[in-house]
Amino acid sequence: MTYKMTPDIVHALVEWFHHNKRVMPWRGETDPYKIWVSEIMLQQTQVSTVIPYYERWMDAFPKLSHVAETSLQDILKMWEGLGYYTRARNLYRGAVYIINVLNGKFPGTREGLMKIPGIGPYTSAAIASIAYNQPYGVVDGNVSRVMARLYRIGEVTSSARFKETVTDLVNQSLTWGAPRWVNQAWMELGALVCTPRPSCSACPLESFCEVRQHLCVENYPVRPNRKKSPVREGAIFLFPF
DNA sequence: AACACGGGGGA
DNA sequence: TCCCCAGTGTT
Repeated sequence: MTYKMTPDIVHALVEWFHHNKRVMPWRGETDPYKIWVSEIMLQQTQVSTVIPYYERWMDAFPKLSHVAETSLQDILKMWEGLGYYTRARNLYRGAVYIINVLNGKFPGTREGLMKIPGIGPYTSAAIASIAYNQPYGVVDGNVSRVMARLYRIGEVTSSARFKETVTDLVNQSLTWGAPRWVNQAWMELGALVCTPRPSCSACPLESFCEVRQHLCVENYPVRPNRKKSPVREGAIFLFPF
């Protein structure tokens, strides 16, 4: 089964985005360093949580070279409370790599970006499209949810087939608008309207949405079975005195 | 394909 | 409690 994106859908999406996009400190930036930092911070982390961390980071390290000149300790201190601390270590390793090995020249291609530790399929597409306006579709949790519903994709979201299908749909959509903005528009729609508990009546794509027509929104996307929390046993001693 | 990795927000 | 969140690296 192959799915087809249409210009009507993209135009409706972009028009909605134009009027509803949120203000973010990195939005509108095209400096790849700033996009990089914002995207790493945003991995598995909500926008509202990231904003204060991003502001502090850019106050301390306005340029890539500042990161490379700092100690890992200071980097980790700046990251304290954000979680997924490997992200901070990789940010540091990547900065040193770009400064020392690439002579300070930020990678300009998706392949080059993928060589930086901590940058995978999502982040490389995000930097290439947002900083350079290159046509690589981003596939994150938001976009996956939107596409699964819009096209009623029955594959479980963790499968390779699902990711390929969604990547293809987003890539198609970039034909009808600026990649940097169309990508962000899909993510914004997922974050504001097509949320886990969606507001379908407020959605600009309602008339195009397969699951909306079939009244089965709650069954999509198809999530993998979540693993149960491990059971731990232990003892606590109280010392009376 | 399945997991570990973290802290926080919303229902 | 449970489900997620602008995912990536390892096994």
